[in-house]
Amino acid sequence: MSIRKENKKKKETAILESALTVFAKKGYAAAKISNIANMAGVGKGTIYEYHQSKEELFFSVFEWYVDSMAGRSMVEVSRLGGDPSDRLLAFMESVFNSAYTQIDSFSVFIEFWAAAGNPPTRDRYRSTLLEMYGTFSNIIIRLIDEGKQTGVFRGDVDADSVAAGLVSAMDGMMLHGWMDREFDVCTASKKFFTVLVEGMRSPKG
Amino acid sequence: MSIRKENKKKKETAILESALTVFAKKGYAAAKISNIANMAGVGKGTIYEYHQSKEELFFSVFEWYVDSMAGRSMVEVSRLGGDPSDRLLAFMESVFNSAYTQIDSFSVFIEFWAAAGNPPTRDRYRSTLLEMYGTFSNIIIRLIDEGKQTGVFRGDVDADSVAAGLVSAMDGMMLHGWMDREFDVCTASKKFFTVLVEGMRSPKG
DNA sequence: TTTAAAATACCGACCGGTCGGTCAAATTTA
DNA sequence: TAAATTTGACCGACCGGTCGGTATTTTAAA
Repeated sequence: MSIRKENKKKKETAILESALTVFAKKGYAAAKISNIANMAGVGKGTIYEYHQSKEELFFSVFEWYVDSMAGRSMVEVSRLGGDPSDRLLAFMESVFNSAYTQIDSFSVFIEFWAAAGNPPTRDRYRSTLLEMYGTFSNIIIRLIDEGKQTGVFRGDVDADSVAAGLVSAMDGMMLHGWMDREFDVCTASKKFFTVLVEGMRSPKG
Repeated sequence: MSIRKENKKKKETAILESALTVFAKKGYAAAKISNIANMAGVGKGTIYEYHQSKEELFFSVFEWYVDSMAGRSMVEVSRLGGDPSDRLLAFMESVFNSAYTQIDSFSVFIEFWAAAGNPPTRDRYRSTLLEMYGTFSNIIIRLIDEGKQTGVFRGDVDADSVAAGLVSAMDGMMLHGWMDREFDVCTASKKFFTVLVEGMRSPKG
């Protein structure tokens, strides 16, 4: 690879990393392009060689952040064993912990939600988020269905609702953990998820 | 009451209502004071007779919004009957539905979360939110403890964790319902909460 | 009761700081 | 040297907040 291409890659990454940090620390509105450029060690104009606008930069940062998070946890999940209830719990725990390692950057999620509410960016942001939730939801639904077939879970459990609830609960727990660093949200969420899984279990077992 | 005082009260309310609408629709940053003033039918300067700054206005709006919501659901809860598991479910449902009637304004919550992440407003906003969550959490904890004493719930249930999870799940479900209006989040959350309560129930019952 | 003065409430044109985005010049690479 | 890349000074749209002036109500005086 040419020196040029290599430098571009490095700068690309440096910009995304700095942007993530600054957006997370200051919030979208208060994050200045010049801050990001300084932290990345490039000139302000260079940012615009890589990203059309502040808006686009933020969107790219979010995708990059989510991908890196998802990538990490998906790898772990593929090695899970045990019955569906164990796998479901392990999956939840894995995703949660993976997300929690980056809790300092969680506020970009919040900013992204906010952007999903405001006219100019709404549709695009919303569909990105819904797609993301859908991915997680589907994994959970598959596990629950499997559990129902195996007889581990009751047949009257509504997989869709429980999956939606679990994904939502993850969001909420992350939010709480982010707001209150004293609170041991990893332990709490594990216990919470355990109780929930217990609630789906067949009585006969 | 004098004419002046009456007018002030009316304007006060008009400003809060308009501000809630505009903040919810456009988001904090894009909401212009002039928009709010126009919608409220007052001059821009008048806003500053009632609120120190845009920031203060937003904070007041949030408190006002939460109070009206809490007031509504708390009243209903006091009339609940049945065993603790029924009451817990009814409480969750009541709070959720009460919040859901104002789903269009939910984005002010998101903006508030965002503000709880950014330096200038962080501490104040965070403690307001934690206080709010504490209130709900305590009600849930009390119900669970009661259930444990009555024997309806298992003794090994960690009330704190479950309460935190329930409050978080409510946030998350609201968020999902807000993002995806197609999704029947009220039904889903009811089912989800039911499964969770099932998971706490004593097996002997 | 009438009138005048004081107090209060309201208004919106205007100001000044901010920051996303541009572009001509400088620098680096080939 | 030419092409590609980087840079940061500069521009100007934007908007929160101010303030001098007006309107309205209340109070006091006559």
